[in-house]
Amino acid sequence: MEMPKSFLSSALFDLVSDVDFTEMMPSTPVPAPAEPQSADCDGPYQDLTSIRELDLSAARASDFYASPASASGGKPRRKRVISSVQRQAANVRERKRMFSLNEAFDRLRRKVPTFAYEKRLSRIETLRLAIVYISFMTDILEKH
DNA sequence: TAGGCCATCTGGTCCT
DNA sequence: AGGACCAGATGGCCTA
Repeated sequence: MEMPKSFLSSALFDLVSDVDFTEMMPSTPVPAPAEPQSADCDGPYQDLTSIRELDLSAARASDFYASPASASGGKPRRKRVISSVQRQAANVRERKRMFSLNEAFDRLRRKVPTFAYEKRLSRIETLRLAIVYISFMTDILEKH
């Protein structure tokens, strides 16, 4: 996405005046986003394909049982107890979900204006800057 | 070393 | 029943 040069002039500074850039602009150049470190398992995202290999057939209905009652209401509520295989599968799904969430954050990062030397925006910074950016663009559209 | 950020795991709840 | 979503906990890495 190409940003109009004029936008990158003073208007940008007006735009983000309520954004604390002192937080967002370190004095040093930024290394590439750090590779996720290996966790005690297989490491981030590394295992996303392995969900296919998970032997989900090992999970059976007998892995579940009914709990006596829920804490609220007294109405008996099923407590789901899952097998380790199902837990593993749920973990993989959660990893995939977070991966797609982060992909969306990356796409959003590329859409909001930043300086080339600027450190990679965190997720919260990305959201806040996107809000400011959208507000700014909306203002422009409404005035013309 | 403290604080921020992030990945991952986990259990609870919602939804199909 | 089971997947999606969510929030809390935990631990590792990085920077000031």
